[in-house]
Amino acid sequence: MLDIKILRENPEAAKTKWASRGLDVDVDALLAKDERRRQLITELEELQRTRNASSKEIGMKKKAGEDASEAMAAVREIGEQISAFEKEKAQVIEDLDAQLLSLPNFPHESVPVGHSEADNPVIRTWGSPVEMDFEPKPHWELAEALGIFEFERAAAISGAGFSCLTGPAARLSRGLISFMLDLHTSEHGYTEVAVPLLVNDEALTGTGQLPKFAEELYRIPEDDLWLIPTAEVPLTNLYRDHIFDESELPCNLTGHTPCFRREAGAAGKMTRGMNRLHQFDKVEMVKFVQPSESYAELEKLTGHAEAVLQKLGLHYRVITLCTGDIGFSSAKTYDIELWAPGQQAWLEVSSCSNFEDFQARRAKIRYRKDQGKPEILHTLNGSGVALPRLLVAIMEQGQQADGSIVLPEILRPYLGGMERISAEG
RNA sequence: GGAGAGGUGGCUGAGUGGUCUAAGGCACCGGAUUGCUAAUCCGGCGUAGGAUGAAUUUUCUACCGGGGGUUCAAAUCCCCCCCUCUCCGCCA
Repeated sequence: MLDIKILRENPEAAKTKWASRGLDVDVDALLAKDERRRQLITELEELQRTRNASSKEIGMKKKAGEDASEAMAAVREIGEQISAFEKEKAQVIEDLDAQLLSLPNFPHESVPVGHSEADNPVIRTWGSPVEMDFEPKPHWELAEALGIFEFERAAAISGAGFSCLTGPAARLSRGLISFMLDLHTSEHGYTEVAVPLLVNDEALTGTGQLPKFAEELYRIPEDDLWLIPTAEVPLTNLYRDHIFDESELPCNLTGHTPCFRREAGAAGKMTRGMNRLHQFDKVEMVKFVQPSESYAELEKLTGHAEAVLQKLGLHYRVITLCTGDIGFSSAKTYDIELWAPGQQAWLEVSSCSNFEDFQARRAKIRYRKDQGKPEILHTLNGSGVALPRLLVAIMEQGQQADGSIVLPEILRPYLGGMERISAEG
């Protein structure tokens, strides 16, 4: 949510920033509504002040045994006016909030202007494609030959878009989760947290998934709960309504959860294999930081996600999302993409974003400097990283001519010494 | 799921319709004092919003788990919901 004061001070700048995201916002209508809101507050408070004073007088008169029926009638009338004003005020605030909650964040000035993902610049590439003297296969062909995926069985119990890993693939997935969490906690300064997977409306509103993206979420109507689409939601909302002391920042959290996404708008993009699933595992990193530090922290956060891939020896690249492609809540986002040689495609495995105060204002996450007033802080998060596509890249980049897969050396302690996945077992 | 108890400021805790303008204590901040590592005294000390202003100004309003209601007036009375604790039931 944007601060209405910013709109008030510089409506033209706001229009320009939203326009860079391809959005035409009627800022003047918002400001008119805000003007009405403040007018109502002023009038309402004046009435309340009068009522408070009169009621106090009635109390004193009654105590003194005097007749107060005239004053009581007068105050009753004020009370009716107050009710009317309160009704209108509630309506205006509801309208205004609904509109403000549906408006995306402003892109940071360093974000390149563009219309679509085609305009996202690559800012660096790490490693190089593995030399192969054979035609690399996509992971689903490798998996079939190795007998380590059971997609048909997953479909039978849950439908399309669900995966089932068996034997070495399941072990590899579990080992990767442990490896990533260990790396973030022991070398990058994060605290591991195990969080709920079902959350309420308020949590999803805080991080920006609601009210706009309800159709992307799985919902449990009986209990008014939703399955989380990412650990960002519970991790960030852990500190909803919290005021940090300056000395507690930056606060870095990491956690592994399954993520549940309906992928409602992506029907045509449901490709084979594990590129896109309704349920997948992910290790997430979340940061609460002072506003002055948030862009430096974004670079660190991105580095922490990259460290995972570097230690695994995987070829990847980092791109900056342009103004037309950046997410709703984000002010700046780097995507990290792994090379999948069997598909000749780059697969997004991490999205690292600085939300500035957008989420923190919604979720009322603040910090206190010295003895001063609480101020809204900045939140960031990034995948560190998503499991299925990581698995895909390990398989496709590690594949051998005989169809076996050589696993990254650093994972071996997590895999009971397993060095490769082969048909012989 | 059933029965009972409870939810008040950073913490503790009083308050059962009208100076509640939420007591007291702890913690914290500022000052004073005593030379002894701490005590004493004085003052300050919540959040959000509106108006005002040169201002770290002045002032008003709201907030006692959340939402509704009764009343001239609600922390206080009534209704619904949420959460915590104890016991019972069920259960990995």
